[in-house]
Amino acid sequence: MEKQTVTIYDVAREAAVSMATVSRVVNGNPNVKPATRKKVLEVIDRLDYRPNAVARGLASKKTTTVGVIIPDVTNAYFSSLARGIDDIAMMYKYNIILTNSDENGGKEVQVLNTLMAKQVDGIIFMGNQVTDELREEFKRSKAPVVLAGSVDSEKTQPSVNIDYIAAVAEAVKNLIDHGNQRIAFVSGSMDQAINHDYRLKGYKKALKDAGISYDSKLVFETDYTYKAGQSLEPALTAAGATAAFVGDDELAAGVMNGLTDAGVKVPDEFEVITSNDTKLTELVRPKMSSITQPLYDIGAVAMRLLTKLMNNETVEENTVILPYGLMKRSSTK
Amino acid sequence: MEKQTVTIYDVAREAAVSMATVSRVVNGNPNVKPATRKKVLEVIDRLDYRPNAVARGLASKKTTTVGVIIPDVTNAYFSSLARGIDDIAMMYKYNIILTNSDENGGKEVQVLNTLMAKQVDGIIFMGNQVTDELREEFKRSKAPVVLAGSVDSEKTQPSVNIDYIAAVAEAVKNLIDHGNQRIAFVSGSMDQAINHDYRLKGYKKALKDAGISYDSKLVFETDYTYKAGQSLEPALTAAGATAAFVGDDELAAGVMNGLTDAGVKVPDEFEVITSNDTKLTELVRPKMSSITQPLYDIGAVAMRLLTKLMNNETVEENTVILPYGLMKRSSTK
DNA sequence: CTTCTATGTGAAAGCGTTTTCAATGTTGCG
DNA sequence: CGCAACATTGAAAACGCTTTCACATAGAAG
Repeated sequence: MEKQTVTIYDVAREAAVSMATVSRVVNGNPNVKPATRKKVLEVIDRLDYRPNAVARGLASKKTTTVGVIIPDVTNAYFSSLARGIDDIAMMYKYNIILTNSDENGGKEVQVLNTLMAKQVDGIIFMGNQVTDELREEFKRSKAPVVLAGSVDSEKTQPSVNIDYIAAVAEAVKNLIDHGNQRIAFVSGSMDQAINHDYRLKGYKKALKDAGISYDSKLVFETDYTYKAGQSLEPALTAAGATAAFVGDDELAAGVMNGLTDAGVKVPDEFEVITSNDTKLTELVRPKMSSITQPLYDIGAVAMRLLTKLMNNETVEENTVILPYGLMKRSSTK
Repeated sequence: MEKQTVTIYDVAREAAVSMATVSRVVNGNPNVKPATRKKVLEVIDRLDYRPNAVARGLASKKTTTVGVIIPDVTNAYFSSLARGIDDIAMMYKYNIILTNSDENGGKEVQVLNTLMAKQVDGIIFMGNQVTDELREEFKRSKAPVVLAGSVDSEKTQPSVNIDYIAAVAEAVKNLIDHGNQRIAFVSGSMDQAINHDYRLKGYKKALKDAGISYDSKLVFETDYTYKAGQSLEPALTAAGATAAFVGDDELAAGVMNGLTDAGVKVPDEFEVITSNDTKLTELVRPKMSSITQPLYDIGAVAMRLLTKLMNNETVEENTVILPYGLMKRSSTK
C-alpha cells in the first residue's frame, strides 16, 4: 500500500493543459492566462500536488540547498554562526545540509565531495584550518565556497571574519594596561592558521608595542575543551603568568574555573580574557571579559554573500571584515 | 567557461561498455566480470567521474538524506542530540538537512513540507509539542518520522526518550528528602506536552508520595532562556520556595545565578536541580545537580531507529526509553 | 553434441521536472 | 479586412542515473 504520488503529469491531464503550463504556474511564470492559471491552481489544490524537488533539481541544475561544514554543532561559537546561516538561508529559500567535520582534514575532504555529489548550489565552510588538499577541492568546485568565521592564510576564498589580529592585540593591550607583564597565550593547535597567523601575531604585536619581550614559555597550546583549560592551572602559575588571553570560551571557562578551584582569585590575582563572546561568558562566575564578535551576523553575512555568489551577482568585496569589540566583564580588573 | 561535468555516459563510451555496466560497478553490483570492473574503474579514475546524486535520487527514489527539525541549534540540549544524529547518519551514509523551527508550529509544518518535497528518506523531529496539524503531516508522509528527545501525548510516532515522569519524580523526591517542603516547578510553556503531561506529572507524583499538597503558586511558566531564569528570583522567594526543579539547563543557570546575585546561597538556602545535564551544568558555580540523560545517545538511537524504518526492517519496539540518572553536584545538599 | 543453467552485458524505458522552440490564438491598427 | 506583433500554449527533448528484460556466451551435465 505504497502512498501514491501525484506528478505534474497528473495535474496537466486533470486540468486539460500541458505539463509546460503547469510548470509555468508552479514557477510563477507570468506568461499564463489568468483563467488558465486559476484552473491549474484549483487542480493542484484538489490533487494536493507537490513538486518533486529532486526532479526539479535534475532538470534545472539548481537544488536550492547549500552545504555547511562545521567543526562541531555542539560548540557554542560555531552553532551561533550556524544559526545565522540557517536563518538567512531560509529567508532566501535555501536549505542547509549540515555536517560535522571535527576539523579532521580527511573527513572534510570526504564531506566536501559528497556535498558536491549532491549538487549543492553553494558551500559554507567553518574550520580553523584550510589544508592544501581542501583548497584544491574548493577551486575545483563549481559551487561557490565561502568561509565563515574561518581564515585561510592564502586568502583565496571569499570569507567573513573579524580582524583577529587587531582584536587580540587590543585584548592583550588591555591586560598590559592593567599592569600585567607576564601574560599567557592559551589556544588550540598552532597548526591552525587562526592561531599562528592571526591570534599569536596580535598577541606579539601588543607585547612589542608595550616593550615586553616575547616568551614562548607563556604560550600554551592545547585542546578547545573545558577539561583542557581546567587542568592548565599548575602550568600557568608555574610560568609566572598573572593573566591570560584565551582563544575559546569553553576553554577559557575551564582555565578560569581551574584557577578558582586552586584558590587563585580571578580577577584580583589573575585576569582572563576570552575570544568569542558566546552565551557562556555570562553564565560563569565571574563573568568573563571577552572580545565581542557578531557571531550570528558572521554566519548571516556569509550566507548572504553566498547567495550573491550563487546568483552570479558581482560582489564588490570578497572578504568582509565585521567589527569586533571588547566587553569588560568581571574576569578582568 | 562553465566547468564541464563528466557523466556516466562519458565513462561508458571511454570504457567501451554500456551505462548499465558502469552503473553496476559504481554501485558495487557483483555481477560484473573482474576484468570489466577494473577497466571501468580506471576510466572513472582517469576522467574523475563523480556520480550525480540528484539524478541517482530521481532514478532510484532514494536520496540518502534525512531531514532534521530542531528548535534551535544554539541550544546545548538539542545540539547534543543533533550531534548524535549526524554521527550515526554519517555512519550509514546519510546526510542531514537541518532546519531550525523555533518551535513555531507554522514554521514546522512548512519546513516539513519542503523536506518532503526534497524527497528525504526519513525525518527526525525535535520539539516539545506536536500539534494536530503536524501529526497529520507525519501520517501523510511517506518518509518515516521519529521523534528524538520529544514527546507526543498521542504516542503515535516512533520516538526515543527517557522516562520523564519517573526522572522528575526522582529529582523532586531528592529535594523533598533534603527537607524542602515548598519546591518550585520552573519550566517553559505549559502548552507543551513535555511540561504538562510529563514533567508536571512527575512533580505532582513526588509531592503526593510525600504527602505534600500541590500549590499552583509554585509553578513558574516561563521561557527557556537564561534571562528569564535570572529574573525569577523575587517571585521565587516571594512564593516561599526553598528549592526548585527546573526544566532546562540554561534556564536553571539563570535561576541559580539570579538567586546568587540576590544574595541567596545555593545550595544552603536554596537548592536547584535541573534536567538536561548539558556541559553547562559543570561550567557554572556551584555546579548544578541534574537529571542525567544520554543526550548524544538519544540522537544516535533515534537515527539508528530511523535507518531501520527507512529500510523497512521490522523493529521490535517503536518507542524506546533510554535510562536516566541523577547527578548530584553542588547546587543541592 | 545437445540442452540447460549461470553469468555478463546492453538497450531502453523510466524517474518528474524544466526549457526550448514552434505553433496557435488574439489584438491592434491602418 | 488583412497583417504584424504579441500573448498563450503544447510537444518533446533534455537532465544523469537506475533498473528491467532480453540476449549472449560459456561451461556443466547428460
